[in-house]
Amino acid sequence: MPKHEKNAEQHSNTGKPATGNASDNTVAERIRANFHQLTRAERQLANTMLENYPVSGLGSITALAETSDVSAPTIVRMAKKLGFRGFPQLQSQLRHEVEETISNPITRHNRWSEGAPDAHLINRFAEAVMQNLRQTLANLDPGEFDEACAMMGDLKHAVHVAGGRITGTLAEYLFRHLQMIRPGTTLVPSTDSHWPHYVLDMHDGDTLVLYDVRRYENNSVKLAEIAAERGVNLILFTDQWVSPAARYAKYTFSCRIEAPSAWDSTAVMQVITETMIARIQASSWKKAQLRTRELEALFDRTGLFRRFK
Amino acid sequence: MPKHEKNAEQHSNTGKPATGNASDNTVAERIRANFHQLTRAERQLANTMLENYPVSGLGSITALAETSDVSAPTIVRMAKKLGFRGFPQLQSQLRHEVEETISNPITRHNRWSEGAPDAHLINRFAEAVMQNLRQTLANLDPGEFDEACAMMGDLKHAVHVAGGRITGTLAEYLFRHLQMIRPGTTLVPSTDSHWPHYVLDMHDGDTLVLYDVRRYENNSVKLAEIAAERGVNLILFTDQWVSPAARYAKYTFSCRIEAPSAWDSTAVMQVITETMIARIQASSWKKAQLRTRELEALFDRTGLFRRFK
DNA sequence: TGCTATCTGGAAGTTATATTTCATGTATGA
DNA sequence: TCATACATGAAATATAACTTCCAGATAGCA
Repeated sequence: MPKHEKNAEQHSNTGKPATGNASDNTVAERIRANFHQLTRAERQLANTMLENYPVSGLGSITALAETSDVSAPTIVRMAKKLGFRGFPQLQSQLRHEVEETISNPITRHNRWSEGAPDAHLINRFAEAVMQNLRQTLANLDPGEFDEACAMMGDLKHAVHVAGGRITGTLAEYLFRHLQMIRPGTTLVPSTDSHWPHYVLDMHDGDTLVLYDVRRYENNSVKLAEIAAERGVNLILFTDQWVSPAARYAKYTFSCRIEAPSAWDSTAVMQVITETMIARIQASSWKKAQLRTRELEALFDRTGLFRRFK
Repeated sequence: MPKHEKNAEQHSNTGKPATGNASDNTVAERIRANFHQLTRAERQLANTMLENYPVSGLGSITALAETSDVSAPTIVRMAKKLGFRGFPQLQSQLRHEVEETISNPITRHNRWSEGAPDAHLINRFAEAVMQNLRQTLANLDPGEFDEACAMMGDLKHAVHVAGGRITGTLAEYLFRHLQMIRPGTTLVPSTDSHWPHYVLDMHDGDTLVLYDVRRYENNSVKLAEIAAERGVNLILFTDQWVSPAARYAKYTFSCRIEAPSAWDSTAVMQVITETMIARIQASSWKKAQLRTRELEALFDRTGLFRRFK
């Protein structure tokens, strides 16, 4: 959370902070409103600041003095005339404006569920998840994403999927979908101690997709290490603090998992996983489609599903 | 670009900036590119900087140190790792970026993943999930939500969790958490044909949480029907087209699942599930905490986890 | 378990920034 | 022309920023 800097509100003792220049006005507005009361050097400064607004004011007072060809004291005086306590406070206002201008629309407040107050857990949780998603994607390298997808879609090598105690369900989620898209997919069980047996079937060039979030599990890190030794390419899904398994990973995707809860939220991890599934399916379309058809035929014959409507 | 020599990672604090001539890269890009080589405190700092980028980096090094909860020296060290001469130079780069961004309206366009074009699947998928979440929450009755949570948290009755072929992983996700919060929780397996056996242990007043999305599974609907006959209260998670099992449900939560994919996205369903977990945990705090403690003690004794950090 | 290499923040040291002071400069009107 | 009032920047000062150094903490390893 960005610390909230106090708005420049105080009566400067220069006597006359111009009329009604409310403290929440932008610097530019304040300059324009008070322009006629500025002196020659101050106007020169004002013009420079407005010319390359607001960046010119974000540097040091010295730098601004040089570019606008006035002295530093002039800058301080003008800042005070505009109602700020000093130059740093003016700068802080400028930064605030930059934030307003650039800030991602997703960070803006949203009321998700109309029926519930903002403070209701539903809305707070949704807010957190969206924040997580935004931050995760801001960190994600699309190139690595594409490459990892290609690796998972490569039919020449097997894909192994593994997770931990909680993330095991995510691993299974990926596995179930991959299984529908391509052959040569295995799920390494997380709950029992048989996983070393699965390592026997991991070969040079294979891919291991591993999910590991805090508290990072010893099993998972070991698995990553052993797999790496066997020449297996590791794709790691972890949290923002990054599992130690990352040192063995070819691609690491760190997802935000914080939520207003005693437990972490792996929702974002699931979104990324789903996106990958979509990508892999799309790029291996023909083969995948055939496989899906076959699969559905099998389902129909086993009577596992009944079609409704 | 991917790091290929991850296995050879070590003594990273050689003075050399990791990437060759990074001088024209944005700070965010440099952070992302070097993230793997950053230490714990540096990653914490990096996360803060990306969180409110670029404004958080425009203030003083002291302010940044405070908001990111690391020391000023750490900031200097990271700046150097990223290839800058010091913090002021990094800042100057940030200001330059602000100038570029603000003066060039095209870059102001809202993007999720900066590096990827809007049309990239990552961004389209994220957009869809957000849309799904919005619509789902707009239709969700907070009252029903609260009541359903209360039912799941009621220790006087057992809770059974079941899902289908794909949603089975979600069911397991809920189950694993519930299990940590309260006793009397069972997972009805979806993959085999033993589920009728589990019905034997469902009693009047119990709760059944069922996940069922299209194509609605025969098994699931049958399970709902039989459970209802035995006086079990059904909480149903389904999609916007609503599973036929809804006719037996006390509470139905329909979640949007559409995505730019050949497969559906159950991400929103997971978010709702996680929110419920948070709610239940919070309202049965004392007992849950005790249980969690006990559980962790057990984990420690089995040596399943090693603590990192 | 202890050993080693690395990480980290406190505190001192160094440099830059922001502000105040004050002498000089400039405009205006008598 | 002078007197006055304000404007301005050089220099001094105060303040804060930035960097370096170092000892304790920590993680990984044998």
